[in-house]
Parts: sequence; C-alpha cells; structure tokens
Amino acid sequence: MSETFPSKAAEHARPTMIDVARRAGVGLGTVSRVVNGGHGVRDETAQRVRAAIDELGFQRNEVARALRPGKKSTSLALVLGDLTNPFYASIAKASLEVAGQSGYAVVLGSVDEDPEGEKRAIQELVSRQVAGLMIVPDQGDHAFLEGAGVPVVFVDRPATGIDADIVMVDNEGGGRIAAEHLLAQGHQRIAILLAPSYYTIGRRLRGFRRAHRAAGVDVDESLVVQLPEGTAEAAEKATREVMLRADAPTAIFASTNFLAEGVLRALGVLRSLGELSQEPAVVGFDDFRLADMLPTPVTVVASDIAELGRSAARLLLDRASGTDTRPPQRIVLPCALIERGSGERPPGSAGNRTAG
Amino acid sequence: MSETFPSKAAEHARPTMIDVARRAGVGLGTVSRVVNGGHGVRDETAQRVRAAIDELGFQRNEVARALRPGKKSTSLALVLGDLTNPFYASIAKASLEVAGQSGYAVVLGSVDEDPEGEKRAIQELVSRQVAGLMIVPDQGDHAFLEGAGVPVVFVDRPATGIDADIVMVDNEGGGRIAAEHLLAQGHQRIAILLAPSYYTIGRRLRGFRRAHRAAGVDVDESLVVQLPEGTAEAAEKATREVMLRADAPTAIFASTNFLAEGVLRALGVLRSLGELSQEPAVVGFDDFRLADMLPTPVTVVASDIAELGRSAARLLLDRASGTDTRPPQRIVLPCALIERGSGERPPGSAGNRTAG
DNA sequence: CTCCTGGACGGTAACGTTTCCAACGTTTTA
DNA sequence: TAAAACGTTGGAAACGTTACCGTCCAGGAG
Repeated sequence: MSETFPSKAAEHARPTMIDVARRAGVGLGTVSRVVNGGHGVRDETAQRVRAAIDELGFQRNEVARALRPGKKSTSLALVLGDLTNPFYASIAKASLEVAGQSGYAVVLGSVDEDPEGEKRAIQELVSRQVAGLMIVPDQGDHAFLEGAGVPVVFVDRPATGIDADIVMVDNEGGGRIAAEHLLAQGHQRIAILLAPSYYTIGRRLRGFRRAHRAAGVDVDESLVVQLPEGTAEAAEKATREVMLRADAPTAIFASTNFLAEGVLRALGVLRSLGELSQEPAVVGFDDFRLADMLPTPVTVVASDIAELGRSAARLLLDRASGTDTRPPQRIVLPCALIERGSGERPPGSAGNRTAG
Repeated sequence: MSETFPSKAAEHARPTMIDVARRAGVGLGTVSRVVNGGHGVRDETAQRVRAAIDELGFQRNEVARALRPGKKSTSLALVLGDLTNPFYASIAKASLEVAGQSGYAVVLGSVDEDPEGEKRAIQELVSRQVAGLMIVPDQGDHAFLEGAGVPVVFVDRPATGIDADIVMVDNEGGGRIAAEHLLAQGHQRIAILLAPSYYTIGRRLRGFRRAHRAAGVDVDESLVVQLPEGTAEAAEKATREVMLRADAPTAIFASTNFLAEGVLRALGVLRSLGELSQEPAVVGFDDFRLADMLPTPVTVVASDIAELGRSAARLLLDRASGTDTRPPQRIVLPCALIERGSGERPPGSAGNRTAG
C-alpha cells in the first residue's frame, strides 16, 4: 500500500484556481479570465488552462466568488407553504425550471406556519446572500424586508408593509365567475366556504358578492362560512352542518382545492346516509388532479399556476441582474371556469333523503 | 433634504462585523466570539456587542463564514424529479422540515430529465459548497460523486458506481404484497404495468413474480407490460390495449401512482363505452390523494414517504457533522396494503360489455 | 530606429468571516 | 513578594475568488 487512499486524497483535494495556475504555468488572474469566458487571453494560453482544469477536475468555488463585492450569489430563495399542496408544488417546480435555465439554484427556506417563523426563515435566506427572494407571504408585516437590499417578488398574494413586485391570479374575477356560473343555473342560495382570512380568500369572496349584486340576489350571510382552518377536514365538518340545515343551500363554492375535497367528502357521507335532501352544485377554486374522475366530476375555477411561478422567477431574475428597474409591477393572471358536471347541477336536483 | 434616503442608505449598508466592532468599541475577534455563542467573553462586553448588533441590524454573512476552511455551508442539496409528483413533493417537504430544524437550508437543483442534466445540476450544487447531497438518482453512473468530498445520501433508489447511504422503501415486499393480495382473491391472470426501468420498478416486478411462484401460478409474460413512459397517458393506452384482448387479465397492478391513474382512466372510458367484458381488480403502488373518493376506491400498496425524506435528511445531517462515521447504511421502510375496494374485486366481476 | 499604442499576462488587494496567537490584567500559588 | 496560571481581548492571517494596476512584448507609426 504505497499509494494513499484515493478517497482520503480526494477529500483533501478540491483544487483551487491557484493549483490550476501552477499546473498551467500561468498567473492566477489568467485562470480567472479563462473561467469567466476567456476574454483577453491568447487562444493557446486558454487551451493550456482548460487542459489543467480538466486534469485537476477543478470547479469554481461559488461561495468564494459570491464573496466579492457586487457579485451576488447565483441563487434565488423561495419561501412558501406546504409543498404537499399541489398549488405550492407547481409554483416551486415552475420557478425552479426558470431559475435553472439561467444557471440559478433555488434555496427553499424551512417554512413554519407562524409569521415569526417565516420572518426567521427569510432572514436566514438573506444572510445566505441570495440574489433575490420569492415569497408566498404569510399575514405578518413584511416591512423588515425593505432594507434588506435584495429584490423581492411576492407570489400569489401581496404583503403588507412593503411595496414590491407581485404576481398573482385574478382572485376576485375567479370568485365572480364561480358565482355567476351558479347564479346562471338558477341557484339563489349559494354557500361559500372560506379558508382562514388570507388576502386571496377575501378577494374571492368579494367577487362572489359582486356577482350576486349584479344578479340582484342577496347573499345569505349565514351561508358565508369562515372556517377555522384551511383543511379538508374543516370543510367537511362545515359542509355537513350547512347541508343538514332546514334551509340548506342549493350550491356550494369551495374557495380552495383542499376545501373542495372536504365538501365532496361530506356530501359523499351524507349521500350514503340518505341525509341529503337535495344534491347541491359544487364549484371549487384551483384545479386538482383526478377532479375529472370523481363520481361527479368537479367544476372548478382554475388558473395557470405554473405560469405564476415562471413569471415570478423571470421577474426576479430581471430585478436581480438589474435589467429591470421599473417601479414595482403587479402581474395578474386570469382565471377560467372548467365545467365538469358538479357545477352544472340545477337547484332542484333531487337528493335521496329518507324520512328523518 | 439633509438626510439621505433611508432606502438608499440601507442598500449600501449591510453592516459587517467590523462595523459592529467599531460601534461597540471592541475588537473584531470579540464580535465573532459573541456571535458564535459568546464563550470567553465578559458579560458586560457581550452586552455591548449585542447592543451594537441590534442597533446596526447586523446579520452574519453566511457566505463569508462558509469560506473558511473546514466550515461547510449550512445548506443541504436536494436533487429530485418532478415536484408536481406528490411522491417527490412529500420527500422535499419532509427533508426540508428536518433540515430546517437544524438550521440548514435546502437547495434544490434544477432537474432535467437526462442523466447528463442531472450530473450538471449536481456539480453546480457541489460548487456551491453544500454540506451534503440528497439525491433521487437517475439511471446514469454516479461514480463522479466519489471524489466530491461531500457526503451523499440516495433516496428511493441506489445509484451505480458509488457506495453511499441509501434510504428506500421495500419495493420487492410491496410488489409481493400486491400480487399476494390479488392471488388470494383467486386472480390468476394479473397484468403488471411497468414504468421505464428504474431500479424500484424492477424490484416491484420481482416481488410480483415471487408471489406468483409461491402461489404456484405462472406469470403470463404478455401481461408484463413495459411502458415507454411513466405517465398516466401511457398507462391509459396500455390498459386499453390489454383489456380489449380476448384473454384480458382479471386484475391489474399499476407499479406507480401515475400509472394507477391512467389505468382508472382507461377503465372509465371502456366502461362507459360498454367495452368492458369484466371489471378487473386494480392495485396501485404508492397512495394518492382522493384515491378513496373515486367511484371505486383504489386499493394501494403504500409506505411512509415523508419518513423517507426525514430519514434521509437526518442521516445526511449526521454525516455532514461527522457524528456518523459508520459504513454506508441501507435503510428500508416497509410497505403496507390499504384495502379500499378496487383490489378486492373477485375474478368473475361482471362487466357490461355489449355486443361488439 | 525610436516611440507609442495596445493586447496579454502576472501580482496583489479586497470581500467578511473564523481562528490562532500574543498581550494584557487579574488572581492564585509557592 | 514573585511567579505562574488563567480569563479576556485585540490583531492578523487565511479561505478562493475577482478586479484593478502595472509590466512586458510585439507591432505600427513617425
């Protein structure tokens, strides 16, 4: 065993530009020039340097590079909620793709639920010198970002305390479309299930109300149900309660994909128990996988979530590079109705309630 | 306007330890000591330093910190496929949580499909001096990671060319359980749909075969369907074809969540066309949202995917900190059958085929 | 032939932190 | 009382890169 362990040697290795320079018999600056595009270096010299790089397996240390003043790191930060929610997953995937195409990596902050945790996560990310932040903000004040010296793009909803770029969907329009659709079927008593008061939900409710006003139909405030949580379980419970009332609604608008799931679950249970005096129409907000394969395919108001992520990443990259110096932008993507069946049930749809 | 713009000032600001030291009237080393836990600093001095930190809004520059030899950055890299797949999303979420609890951020590499893109993404990540890599590997050779000097944990499947930690589910056991379950119902002709030859799929097939052998039933090789893609569409097409054969199977094992979706889609279409001479039993691999709400709830072989991500992150953190110096580990999580209905259909289930 | 211009290249400072070492003052021990 | 030991502090080197500045040489103009 005259040779050293390759693994050990490799661990100590990690050649630097200095090693490359020595190997190629050139100066440090020349290596740097070659690595960065090679302008102002003779072809022959550049070849020699590149050869040395290959032989040593040199890779530029991005950390050291980012340390230089002015040079921002080539990574973006993404702060969002539960990746298990396909909505967030789509945003992450899309922004990741766009960033990757420009050679940027994406750092995901650990995302707690409370605003305090979000703030901590963001500051963690800022201390890592990311070139920009994409944030799906929580409710807290985000003024602390003002002086961070890093471009910020908010996704899906604006944040309070700071004026920054924002990419979102037309929540109010979506809520309006959903309500208009149900009203057009002749529904007069439409329940709306609201997840905890995020900005988006408020907008969807506003659209819902506007559609009613335009149609000359009063909103029964007892059918505007504010849930304590944005989970399917909470929606299931609320749906059960509202549908068992004597004056049950003839339609339900679920303001979220998870809520729609809960509504369907509740209806399924009630149906099988014969407790459903009539089958309500259902419209959800945001499309979800298998929505078209359920016993009654689910009508939803949908938007291009991936485009949300792509737009945010593109905008942020332009801000980070200094290409884009316009005042804070506000990008709003449209919503469209996807009719699948559940939203087209007329008010009178017979249920199969047995004698109570 | 005697004052400078606060925003502008803030942009130029980003106070350093040197600023803090000057402000507190202490040396640079002292500030560093305070920031890192404050051992060996008099209480009164530490107070003064902390006051200066608060006044200036100082935040440690993690990039500069990671530059020091020995000090690895406090971020882990995660390389995986389509985040839109709930399987990957669960892994990402879980590992993110564990990493976050230890103060680590997670960097997601941009993930192309081809092995070459994966290699590029990994090297990008390595050049960012991450403390460790979690990889859901593609098929290519991963020997190039051997000398990277960074701990690696593979997730879901092993990689060739390198001996490293691996966290995975019991694919063979899962395949076996699925087949056993169907065989126990009396099924003798079971089709299995295979996504492109990943390691995991091969193992599931092996378990499938073993169960058959144990039961004394021959596998009809024409029912072992290798798909060109792992998409629902490919599975839908293959299911249509196999179910229209004269000797159609009485059961189908979909080796992936997306494939299960395709199977159900095809069956739905065939059913509505009256082309289904008999209703096959269906078992999927990996659970998916709404599986229990479909017209026939879907029986699946499932495992704790989140635990996959958590284990991987924990193991990697221990490796990165040097706490864990054992030889490469192999963690295998169990699979269990979730019976929901589709997998419990007996072989004779009448379809509703009309005269062709 | 000389001077000047300009391209190619080498050397060095600087980025912000950690770590080591030396220096200082105070207290304990001989 | 002197020496040693210890805890606290300041200063400087180093991490790997980029940017700037100066030097050198070749070639063109005068």
